[in-house]
Amino acid sequence: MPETPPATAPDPRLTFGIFNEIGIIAQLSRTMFEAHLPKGAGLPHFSLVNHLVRVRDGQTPLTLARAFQVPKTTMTHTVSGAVARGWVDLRPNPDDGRSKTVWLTDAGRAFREAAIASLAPDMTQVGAALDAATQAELLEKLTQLRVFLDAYRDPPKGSSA
Amino acid sequence: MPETPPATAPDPRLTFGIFNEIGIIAQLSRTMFEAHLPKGAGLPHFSLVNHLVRVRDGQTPLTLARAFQVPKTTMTHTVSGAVARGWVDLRPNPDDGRSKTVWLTDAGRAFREAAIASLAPDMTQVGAALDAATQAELLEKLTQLRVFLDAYRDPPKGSSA
DNA sequence: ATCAAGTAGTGCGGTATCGAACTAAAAGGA
DNA sequence: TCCTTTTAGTTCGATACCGCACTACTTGAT
Repeated sequence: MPETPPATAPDPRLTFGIFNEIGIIAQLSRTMFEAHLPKGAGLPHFSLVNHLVRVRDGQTPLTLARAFQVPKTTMTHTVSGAVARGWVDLRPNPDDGRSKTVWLTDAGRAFREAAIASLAPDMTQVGAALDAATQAELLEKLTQLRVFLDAYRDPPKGSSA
Repeated sequence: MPETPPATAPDPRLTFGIFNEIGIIAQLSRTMFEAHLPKGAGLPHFSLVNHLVRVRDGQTPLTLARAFQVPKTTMTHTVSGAVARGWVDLRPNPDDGRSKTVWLTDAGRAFREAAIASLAPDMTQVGAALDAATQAELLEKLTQLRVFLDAYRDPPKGSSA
C-alpha cells in the first residue's frame, strides 16, 4: 500500500522543459563566468581551485572526480590544466603508490580571490532579478532534483537485498 | 518611493550555489539523455531536430543559433553533424545569397520519435521524485532566471533613449 | 555605379567532456 | 609467496563549445 499517493503525475513535457531551461542556463552562466576569468582559463579550473580552498587540498584526483560528478579522465584533464597554469601542485600519495594528491599554490589562491571579486557584481545583478526567498526555494528544488539524478544514475551499492 | 521593496538582497553565495547545482544537473541530465540516443549522436543533434519539428523547419542557422543561445560557430558545427547523419538537409536561402536554410528529413523525424519514446521512462522517473506542482514551480523560476540572463548578457538594442 | 559598413556562414585553434583501452600498483585468496 | 582481481591514473580518439578572423553577400550612402 503506497502511503504517499503520487500527487498528480507530471507531464513528461514539463520535465523535459525543465531540463531544457537548465541546459540553457548552464550555458549562459558558464559563458558569464568565463568572461571574468583570465584568458584561457575555464570554469572547471576555477571550480577545482575553489573546491580545494573550501573543502581542503591534498585530495586525490579520483576523490575530486567523484565530488564533481565527472569521469576520472575529465578530472585528469582539468587537473593537468590547473597544474600547467601554476594553480595547483601534484604530489605522490604517501599512502598509495598508484595515486597522487592535489595541492593549492599561492597563485591558485590568488586566482580564486580575483575571480570571486570579479564575479560578485554579476551575482548581485542576479540578486536584483530574483529575491532571496525565490532563490532559496529554487536552490532547494534544484538540490532535490540533483540528489535524485545522482541516485538514479548511480544506484546505491547494496540498497536492495 | 519604491513601491516594491527589494525583498532582502540574496547572499552572492546563494546565487553561486544555484549556478553550481544547475551546472551539475545539466551534466547529469545530458549524460542521461545521450545514453538513450543512437551511438555517436549527441544531445545537440536531438535538440536541433526537435526544435525544427516543434517550431518549423526551413529556418536559417543563425536563427537557430539565437534560439539555442549559442554562438553561430557552434550551430554550424551542430548542423553539419546533423547533415552528416542524414537528419537534416541544407538548402540555399532564396531570399539571401549569404544564408542557408535547414530542413528536416524523414530520417530526422524518425530519429526524434525514437529518441522521445526512449526518453519517456526517464522523464517519468523524475516525475516520481518531484510532483507536478513542484516541477511547475521549478520551471517557472528557471524561466525567470533564464530570461534575466538573456537580457543581462545581450542588452536589448534600443532600450535606453 | 561605386564604395563603405554590416551580416551569414565557415575555418581554425584551444578547451571541455567522456568512453575505451592501457599501465602500474594495491588487495585478497590459495 | 604467487596469482587473480580490483583500483588510480593516463593516453587516445571522438564530439562539443566558443572566440577570432576570414570570405561572400547584402545594404545603404554618395
